[in-house]
Amino acid sequence: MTGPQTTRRKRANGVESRQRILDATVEIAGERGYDGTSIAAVSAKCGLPASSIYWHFKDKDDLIAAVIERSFETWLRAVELPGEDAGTPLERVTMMAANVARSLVAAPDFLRLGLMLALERRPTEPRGRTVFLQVRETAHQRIAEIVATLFPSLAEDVVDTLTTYAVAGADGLFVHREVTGDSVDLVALFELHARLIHDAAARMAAPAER
Amino acid sequence: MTGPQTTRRKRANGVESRQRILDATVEIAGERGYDGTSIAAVSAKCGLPASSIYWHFKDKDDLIAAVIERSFETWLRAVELPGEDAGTPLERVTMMAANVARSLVAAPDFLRLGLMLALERRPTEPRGRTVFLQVRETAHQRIAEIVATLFPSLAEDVVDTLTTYAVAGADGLFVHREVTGDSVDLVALFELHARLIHDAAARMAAPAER
Amino acid sequence: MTGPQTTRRKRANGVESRQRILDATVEIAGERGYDGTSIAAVSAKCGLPASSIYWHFKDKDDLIAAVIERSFETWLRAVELPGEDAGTPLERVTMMAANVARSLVAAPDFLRLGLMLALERRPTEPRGRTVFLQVRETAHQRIAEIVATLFPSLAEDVVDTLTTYAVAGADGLFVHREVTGDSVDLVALFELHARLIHDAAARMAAPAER
Amino acid sequence: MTGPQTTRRKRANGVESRQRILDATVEIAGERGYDGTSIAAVSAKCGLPASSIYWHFKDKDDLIAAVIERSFETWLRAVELPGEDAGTPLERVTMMAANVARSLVAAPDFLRLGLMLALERRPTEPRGRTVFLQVRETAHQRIAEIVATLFPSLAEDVVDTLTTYAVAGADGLFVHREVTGDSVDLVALFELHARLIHDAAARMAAPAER
DNA sequence: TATGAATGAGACTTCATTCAT
DNA sequence: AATGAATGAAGTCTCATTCAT
Repeated sequence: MTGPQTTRRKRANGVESRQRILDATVEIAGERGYDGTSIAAVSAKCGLPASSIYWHFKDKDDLIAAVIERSFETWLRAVELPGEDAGTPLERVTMMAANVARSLVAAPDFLRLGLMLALERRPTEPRGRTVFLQVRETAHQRIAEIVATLFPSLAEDVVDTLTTYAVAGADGLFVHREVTGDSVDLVALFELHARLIHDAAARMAAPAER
Repeated sequence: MTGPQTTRRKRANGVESRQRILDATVEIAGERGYDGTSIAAVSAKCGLPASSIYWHFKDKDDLIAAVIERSFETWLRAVELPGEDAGTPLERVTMMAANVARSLVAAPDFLRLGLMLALERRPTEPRGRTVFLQVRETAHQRIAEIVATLFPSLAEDVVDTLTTYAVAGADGLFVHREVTGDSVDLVALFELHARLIHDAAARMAAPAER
Repeated sequence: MTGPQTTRRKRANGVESRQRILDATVEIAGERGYDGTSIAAVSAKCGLPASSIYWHFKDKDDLIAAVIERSFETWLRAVELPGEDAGTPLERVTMMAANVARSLVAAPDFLRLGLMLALERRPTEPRGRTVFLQVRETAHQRIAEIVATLFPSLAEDVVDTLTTYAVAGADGLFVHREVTGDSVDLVALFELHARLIHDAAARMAAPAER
Repeated sequence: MTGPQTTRRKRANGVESRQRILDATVEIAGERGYDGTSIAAVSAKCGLPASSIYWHFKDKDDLIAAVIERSFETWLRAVELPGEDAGTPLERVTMMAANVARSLVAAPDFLRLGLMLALERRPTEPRGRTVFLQVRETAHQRIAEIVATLFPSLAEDVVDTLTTYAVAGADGLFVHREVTGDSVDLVALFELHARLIHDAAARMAAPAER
């Protein structure tokens, strides 16, 4: 497919080549998923021959996993850590949600590809899927801690349920935006999401008020 | 065992063959997505040769679209329509949510495959994706009508936002269950989801109470 | 490919069905040759299912042969037999050539498909090819007789060479028109062809004139 | 026999592989035409797996086009350019015709395959067909120039008609030989062809002589 | 007189991967 | 650090043909 007619040259530069391959892969895999991502397509997009991809990555699975890892790091950098204690719980929760929403708009690859991998069930689970699920489990715990801090009187299983609900809602809203298009105001939806959860938590934390 | 009338026909039963093909496809496509579904795998699972599949369906795209359509109908039948006016808005909303949750547990193929298709972006959009998005748009409007009926004082755009939020949350919770496993109590999560939305709607509908 | 969705009915009418199949086949085979003519394509063009084609014709080979035979008869009818003794040899020869040219423009299928078959060399020779070559051999002899009649003093092998030359030239000019398009004036070219042959024959018949 | 240096390499010799593929293809396509040429057959004949063929050629169309191009070059080399000014126009024309005839006997692939492609009309025109027709158009103009040089008083459209007639006659005679077999003396027929055209041109060039 | 359904073989093409250089 | 060339397996789809009805 690449054929013998291609005659590109480049100074050997391992790091840059690796980046180019990952850039190409994230774009394709984010649109087509695991099976839809062919080495030939990556090769065509990054300009390096397929055999060079195998010099940098053991196999396709390794490549996809590397993409997941790198796009996670990219996304992490896009999440600005909020000022530690900025006012009321509602304000803090809303700000965090807006933060996450903005980061997902800026760096959607991680979640996009991750969700595609997560939904698939193949005989031998891709390493990228495992990585994604682990990262997301870590995130779950981090969020649960924050919730527990903000609402100390909540029982552990309630915190867990609310956290699950928070993450699932974020996923759903993200998918909605991916499917519907850029016109969706993800920040506003995430703020609404945060407010609803906050109110529920507040009510659950202080049942006496009723 | 099946008796002597089973005369090894093997010949000519179009309707049954079509069903067998669709059964096999829904199982594979629901796990592996569009690209991961190979005609050979479908053939192996349903027992008919690949060429017979092409007698019943124009091409792979047509097959996947047919699967989406049939699994949607299956799912629709699984959603029991609730008693028309059963008590308070909260009760009605909660019951509906539980209903949908139960239907998704019983017939998850439609949403599962649909979401996989929805997340993919391929050069030529599969017809199944289009069908899924259309069906879901219809559902969105149906839900919006219900919300508007239950909370007549809500502005139209608020109803729309809440509906979007409701659907997205449902998607996210469904994905959570698909990824995490059968141990997730989808009905409980959907009831929580319904309650949060209801409370938000109630508050927005009567801002004076503040 | 035709699929179960096709629901056409027709009063059973063997003769008409046969004609429709042949009509469709001549069109496709005349454009695509033996290998390029698929039963499915014929079926699509004539509206009858593939299995019906096999009711009328033993196999593909039989179908193509039937097409050759029928298109030959059609062509024969298109060649108006010229008035027996119309003037000088040049006039007669020119008129005959113009006749043939006109018939080839009106009914090109026979020669078109025939030449395609003739050029191909397949392990088991199609019956249609054999038929074509036989018909053309007969034509060769008929023409040779005419030449011998018009120029009685020519040696037999000279007559044969001239006849070969006449037929080959006709083939070449026909191909030229098929390739170049309808703008080519085949009649004029055939008349030129006839004149050149006539002059050559006349000179050979009377070498004394030199 | 070939000596011990033949170390069963089997590895990496792009140029030679390409030649082997083209050799195999020209043989098959020259006998069976476009549709009759299967990649599997080429693979079997050249010893390389089908996938290797696709490394050297984008697709079947590309392969056939390459065959046309190469066989044209081969044929061009087989046409010995005649001594510039060898005697009378008749002698020169006859010599050129004999030359071409000999080249067509020695390297018939170009015209053989080209004519097969030219006669076919498929929805998407093969590139090889385009190439063939272009080459042949160039040849037409080259021949027209020669005719115009030899008979300067001929009108341009007459030169064009005679050239068309010359080429078409050559095609027809070539086809005759291909169909009839090696016993046909193509050189003699081409010389006859040349003489007839020469005489016609001479007469047209000097109408006063009449 | 037809045809719906089926089928094994084979079409073109792409796949992930390897390996000598 | 890279790549040209190769390859077996698998991909989607079409082929000519059959057969029970």
